[in-house]
Amino acid sequence: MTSDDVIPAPLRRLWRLPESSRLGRPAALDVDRIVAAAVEIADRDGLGGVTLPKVAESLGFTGMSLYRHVGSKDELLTLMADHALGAPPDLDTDDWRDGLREWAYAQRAVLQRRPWLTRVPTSGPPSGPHQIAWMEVALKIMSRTRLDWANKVGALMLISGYVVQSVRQYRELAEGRAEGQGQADAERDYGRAMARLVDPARFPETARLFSSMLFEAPPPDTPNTEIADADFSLGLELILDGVAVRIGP
Amino acid sequence: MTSDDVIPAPLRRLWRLPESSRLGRPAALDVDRIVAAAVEIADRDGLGGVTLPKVAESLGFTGMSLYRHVGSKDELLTLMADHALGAPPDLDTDDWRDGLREWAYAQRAVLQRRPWLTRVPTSGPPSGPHQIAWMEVALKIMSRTRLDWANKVGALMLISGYVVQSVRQYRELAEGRAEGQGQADAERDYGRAMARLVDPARFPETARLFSSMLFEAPPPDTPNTEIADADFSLGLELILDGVAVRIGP
DNA sequence: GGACAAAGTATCAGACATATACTAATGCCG
DNA sequence: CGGCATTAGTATATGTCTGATACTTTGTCC
Repeated sequence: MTSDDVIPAPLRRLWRLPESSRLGRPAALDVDRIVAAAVEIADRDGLGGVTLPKVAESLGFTGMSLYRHVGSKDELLTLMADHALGAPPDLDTDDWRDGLREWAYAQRAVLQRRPWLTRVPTSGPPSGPHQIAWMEVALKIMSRTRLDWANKVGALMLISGYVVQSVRQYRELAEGRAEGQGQADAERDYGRAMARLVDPARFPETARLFSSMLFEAPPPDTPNTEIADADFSLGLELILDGVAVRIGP
Repeated sequence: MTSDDVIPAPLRRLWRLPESSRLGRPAALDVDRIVAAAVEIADRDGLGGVTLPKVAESLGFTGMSLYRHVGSKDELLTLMADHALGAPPDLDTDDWRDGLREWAYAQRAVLQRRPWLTRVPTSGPPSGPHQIAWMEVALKIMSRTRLDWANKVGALMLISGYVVQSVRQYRELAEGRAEGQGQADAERDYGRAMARLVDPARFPETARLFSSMLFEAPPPDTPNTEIADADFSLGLELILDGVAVRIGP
């Protein structure tokens, strides 16, 4: 008789709280199967391929059937995001910096495997069980520091946002020049086009940036992933430096 | 006879490169008017209110007419984003830290005025004239530092991403409990619901976080904007600390 | 003045989210 | 053992959207 009643329906579904009644026709469908099917489609066809008719069809039902289990398409996306995120790794490190770094890399690995996750329109702060589980890991990593809650949450959201942004950016560049031989070439094409548009008189610094991108290309035998890793690491360590300043000795 | 030809059409439109030919029927419509009308609608009704038919109607044309000037709806969104961002402020500071801080706050002000900007699906790295102009300002601010390009761009993207994320988060929380007396209350509602769901046995740290959110509420006479400003400043200064480490003395 | 080329329009197809009203299946109570 | 309340899934329909295609209009240039 805990007052679960006050918990809104979308949250109840997100946390898979059991639906009380056992009356009426039993359900052949449930939230889990719907979400799993939707995620499978997203993995295959991207987020754009996920529509209620297609998800239902892949399960052998009509489009409307989903509305018995999922309030709306937006809610389905939220459910998918939490499901696809999955459980966090167990990170038991004494060193907060190593811990947060591993946490970030783990999150990055998930997003790289499911790029569509970076495009799910986030609605509100973390609220799904997996999101909370990841949050818990990060908070535990920081638990020995003297940071207050605001700083912990701030750091955590900052890292998380950075990971999403950087994975998305990388994917977009890579997809931009579709099949164009990976990211390095796409970056060159981008630089070339921009170098034509950016007038050095109006945008001196930016113009120098773009020409440096064209001329100071990395050695051609460097694998794309190494470039991306280096860029990612750069920003991440910058954030961690910032956290370190806050934590002190 | 510069080879503008190689610049793809979407970029030509984004930079308003003049269309060469003067043959045929003269255009009553142009990219600028379309984009301005679309932005006006977005300002009024949000991003969801922007559809090609509605934009065209507001100009007294049929929906299909827009396709003569804008390749697709996605492209229109890109055009809108750059237009709505507007020109950056002139920030002439010797101190890079003050400069970047002002830059971030200026960007935040723009996004707060047009929250839909935080939800435009970004496609690719900055490429519009206004985006480049903002970039130029940030690069100029950092020009006296000894940072290399990768670090400058990294810092700049990091700050920019942080601003977007934090404005969006704030707006979502505020809208979440619609008309519910602003952000502070919404945050309380969120905390209350989560406190019920987060099992202290499985998520000890997170549970403590949520209960602290409920009990350590800020003094009730604190204006919402002050809380938001404090949160924003926290993350921003953290990033700037990280940049400072990179720059050195 | 007439051919031409581009602008704007009309019509159309294919999807999609979602409301409403309907049919079907099941457990419970009598 | 039967029927009813209750819930699951379905059928149908509406309004909307993006974008394709083909047509009409309106200027310019020879």
